[in-house]
Parts: sequence; C-alpha cells; structure tokens
Amino acid sequence: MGHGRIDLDGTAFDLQSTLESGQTYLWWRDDGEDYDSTYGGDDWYLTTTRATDDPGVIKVRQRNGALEYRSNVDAEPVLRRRLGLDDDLPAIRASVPNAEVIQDAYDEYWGMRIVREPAFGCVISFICSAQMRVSRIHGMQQSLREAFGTAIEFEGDSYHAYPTPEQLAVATEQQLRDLSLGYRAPYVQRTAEMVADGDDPTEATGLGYEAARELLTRYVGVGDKVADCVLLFSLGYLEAVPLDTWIRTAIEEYFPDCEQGNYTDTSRAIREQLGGEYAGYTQTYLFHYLRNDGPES
DNA sequence: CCCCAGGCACCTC
DNA sequence: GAGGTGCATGGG
Repeated sequence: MGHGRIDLDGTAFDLQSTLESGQTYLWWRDDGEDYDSTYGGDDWYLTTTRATDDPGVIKVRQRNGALEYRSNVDAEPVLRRRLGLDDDLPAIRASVPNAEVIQDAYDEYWGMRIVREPAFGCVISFICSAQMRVSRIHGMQQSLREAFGTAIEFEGDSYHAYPTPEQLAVATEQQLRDLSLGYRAPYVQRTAEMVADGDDPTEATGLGYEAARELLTRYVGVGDKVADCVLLFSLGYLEAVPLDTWIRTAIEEYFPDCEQGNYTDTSRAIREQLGGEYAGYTQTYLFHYLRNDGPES
C-alpha cells in the first residue's frame, strides 16, 4: 500500500520501452505527452486495477536503478507480474538466434519486458487495434475510460478506471462509434457482453498454445493475430508470435522460408525460427525496433 | 487525391 | 480451407 520502491538490483529493465512499445494500451503518462516523446524519469506512468471491488490506481516511474511506485492497493506483486520483472532476460536472450537484425533489436531496447496485462482490457484494446496506429489505439482506451469507467480519486487527482465488462456491455454501438471506434464498435460491445455473461478469457490459461489461441477466437473481433496478442501480453504464453503487418514484412525480408501461405503454418515456422519457447519476446523486440529504427524512420 | 495502420467478419467456391 | 471484399477513422 502507499508508496514503495522495487530495487532492480542491476537487472536490465526499461520502463519506457516496456510500456510504449505497443504491447499495452492500458497505461498513460502523467505529463500529458504523447507516447514516443522523451521520457526523463521524473514523469509517472499510471494504470488502474480491479484487484478488489474498488478500482485502484498505480503510479510508477524508473529512477536511480529502482522502480518507485505510489498506490492505494498492494502494488508490488501487481507490478512484478504486469511488467515481467521476474523474467530472466539473459536466459531468454541466450535462446534467440544469432541473426543480426534480432541482436540489433535486443541491443537497442535491452531491458524491455513482456507485459502480463489484465485479460479483459487486453482483449478489448487489441480488438481496437485492427488496422489502427499505436497512438490511436491508446487514445481509444483513454476515451473508453473517460466515457464508461468508474471515477477514482487518488492523492488529490481524479482518474477513471478501465471499464469493467459489465460497464462496456451496456454501451450502445452508437456510443462506441461516437468515440471513433469505427467498425470495431460492435465487436467491442458484443465481446464485452460475452465476458460479462461469464465467458472469461483467462479460461484459455493452461491449455496448449494453439488450443488456447483457438479458444480466444470465439470472441467477436478476435482472430488469430489478436488472440496471439492476448496470449503473449496477458496470459503469459511467451512463445506466441502475433503475425502483424510489421512481422510479416520482416518475414518477407529476413525469413522468407517461414512464409507458408496460412496463419497456423507460418506461425509454427517463425516461432521455431525465433527460438521456440520465448519466440514472442523476440517478436516484440523486432516489432519495436523495426517500427522505430527501421528504414522508414 | 492517394495509401496505410499491431485485422476481422462474412461471403463465395 | 483458401481466396476475395467491405469496413471507419485519421495521419502522412
């Protein structure tokens, strides 16, 4: 409770890369700046939690080799899980292939972790991600908070929790379209309704990887790619490799033999190519590196 | 004006 | 199962 400090003990950790690399849209920066602008270490990242009946607020920043946090809930275990603090990054890197582009990506953003975000918010935000830029996906989640989330006061400031399944299930398609969700509006509404009616996305946990992915695609607006994002960024399936436009371009350019003409077989091939067990880690380093440092930028 | 963005549902065959 | 099409919105 209250405020605290997690000593990183010299282990590699990069809060900005972890939270601004398009893995999660459930945090924001209290300087009001758009993501991708410089992070000096003085600004807090914020998120909300529903670990109890009342929503909580967590503020965290990285300074002087530690994570400082302030919260009205028991934040440390939540941060450890959500920020992947217990992942053995050197062991993970030891499992990846020696391709130059991969090593460059790890060098450039060393310390970035894979997040494990709350499943409902992860599902909804990646439904919103279809054919959409990172900054707008993030903006949509902020709009959903303000329109439908429970207001919270913390340390004299007012915030909105991410909406619950019940709160989004009663939204109308038109209300969601008015928030610029476009054709994703009915997907969000119908999936929220499914979850509110008891269809819990965390039920996939424990299944084999491909069975878990298949199970998640029962939600409206969730295909193979979004399901992989939920497995990787919420449910802890570090082998999941979401095949998005960026990674498909990378497959063409660097691993053309992995293109198999359909999602399942291409997924198996690239997963093997990227080291198997932790392939999703490498995918996320590649995604972040190519998007920020690729030939286009 | 164009093209594109962390795709998906739905329709054919 | 594979292949094509429509879909909202905003930024370059």
